[in-house]
Amino acid sequence: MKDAAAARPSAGLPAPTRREQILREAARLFAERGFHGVGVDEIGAAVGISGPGLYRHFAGKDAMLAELLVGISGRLFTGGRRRVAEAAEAGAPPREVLYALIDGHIDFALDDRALITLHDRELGQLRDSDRKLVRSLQRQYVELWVEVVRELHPRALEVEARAAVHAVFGLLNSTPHLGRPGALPGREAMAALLRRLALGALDALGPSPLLED
Amino acid sequence: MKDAAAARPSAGLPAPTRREQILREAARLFAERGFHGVGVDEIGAAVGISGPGLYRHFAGKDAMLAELLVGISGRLFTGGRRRVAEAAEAGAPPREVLYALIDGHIDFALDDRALITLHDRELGQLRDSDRKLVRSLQRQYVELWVEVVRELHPRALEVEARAAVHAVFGLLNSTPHLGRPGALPGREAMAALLRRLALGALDALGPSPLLED
DNA sequence: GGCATCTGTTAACGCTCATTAACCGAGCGC
DNA sequence: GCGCTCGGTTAATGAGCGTTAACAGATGCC
Repeated sequence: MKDAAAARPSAGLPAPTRREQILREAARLFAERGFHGVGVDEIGAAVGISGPGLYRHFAGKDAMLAELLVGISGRLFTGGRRRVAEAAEAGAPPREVLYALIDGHIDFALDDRALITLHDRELGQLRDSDRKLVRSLQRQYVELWVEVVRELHPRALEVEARAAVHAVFGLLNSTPHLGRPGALPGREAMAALLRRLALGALDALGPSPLLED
Repeated sequence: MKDAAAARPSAGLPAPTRREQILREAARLFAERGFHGVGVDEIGAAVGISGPGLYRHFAGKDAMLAELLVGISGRLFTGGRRRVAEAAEAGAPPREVLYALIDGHIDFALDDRALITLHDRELGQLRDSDRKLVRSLQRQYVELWVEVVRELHPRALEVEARAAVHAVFGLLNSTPHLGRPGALPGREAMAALLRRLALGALDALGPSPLLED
C-alpha cells in the first residue's frame, strides 16, 4: 500500500477526507485518554467504521500519532517562520515580530487544544526517526522565538532567553488544563488575556531583578 | 528541605524505606516513558527486586501512581496553605503572600520535576475516587492563588484571575520540558528567572490592555 | 460482462503485561 | 526447636489489544 495521495494539493475544497476524519478523532481521543489508553476499535467507532478498517488508511496506530505530531510541529514552525518573514519584510520592529509570534501561537493553543496537549505528552511513543524529526521542528520553532527575544533583550543570557521562551510556551499552552468550557473566558477574551500575560512575562526578562527585600 | 516524614505506620526513621525507594523510581520511570510505557518488571529492577515482588508493598501498579499523585497534590496544597497562613499571621501584604506562593511552587517545580510532570500527564489513569481526590486538592490549591491574585487585582474578573493562575502554573511547570541539564541555568538562576517571569505575567493582569496597534 | 481496486467486514493470531499461585529462606518471639 | 510473619523468588494465568487473514460489496475501466 503506497501513499496514494499523501500530499493533498491545495484544492481548497472543504470536503473532509476519511483520513482527515480519522486523524481528528484520533487526536481528540489520544488527548483525552492517552495514546495507550485508547484502542483502535474506539478510533474506528468514532468515525463510523470498526476496528481494523483503519488499516486501509494508516500503516498502524503509531503512524496516526506520528502524522499528528509531525503535522502540528511542522505547522507551528512554518507558521512562525512565515509570520517572522512577513513582519521583517514589512520593516516591523522586533516588538511587533514578537506580537506576531505570540498571536500565532495563541491561535494554535486555542484552536488545536488536543494537538497542543499531545505535542508534549506523547512524544516518547514515537519511533526514533519520527521523534528526531519532531524534536528538530520544535527546536527550530524555539529558535525563532529566541532570536526575537534576544533582539528585545540584548543583555539577557542566551540560556535565560531560551528558558523564558519555554516558560512562555508553558503559559500559552495552559488552556487545555482549564476545566470544561464555561470556566474560562470566551475565545477572544482568553486570547487577549494570554497575550497580556505572555508579554508581561517576557518584559520581565529585561530589567535586572531589583529583588524585593 | 522538608523531611517527608509522612505518617507511615511504624516507620519514623530517616532511613529510606523500600516503599519510598519504589515510589521514587516509579515516579522517575513514569515521567520518562509514561504510566503505560513502563512495566512492573522495570520498576522492580530499578530497586533491585524483580517483578511481582512489588506486590508485597503495593496493591498494584495503579496504587503506586495514585499514591504519587495524591502525595504531590496534597503536599502542594498543604504547603501553599501553610505559607499563606504564615504570611498572613506576620501581617504581610498580599504581594508578599504571592511571593511566598510563587517561591513555594518554584521549589516544587525544580525539586520534583518528575512529579510535576506526572501531575498533569497521568491524572486520567487513576481510579475514579482517587482522581476526584486529586482534583479536589488541585482545586483547593488553585483557590489559594486565586484569592491572593484577586486581592492584588480587584478589578479583574474572577474567571480571568483563575485562567491567569493556570497560565502561571504552566509557566512555572515548564522546566521539565527543557532538555538535559546544561541547557538550563543553574538552580538558583532558574528560580530567580521563573520568579521574575511569573511576577511579570501576573502584574500584567491588572492594567487594561492598552492594545498596541 | 469481466476484472481490478478501494474500502469495508469478522475471525483468528500472537504478544505484552499485570496479577496471582506456589514455594522458600531469614528473623524472631517464646 | 516451632511456627509466624516478612519479603523475596519463578512459573502460570488470563485479559487486552494491535495486527493480519480471508472474504465481500461497490465502482468504474475496457
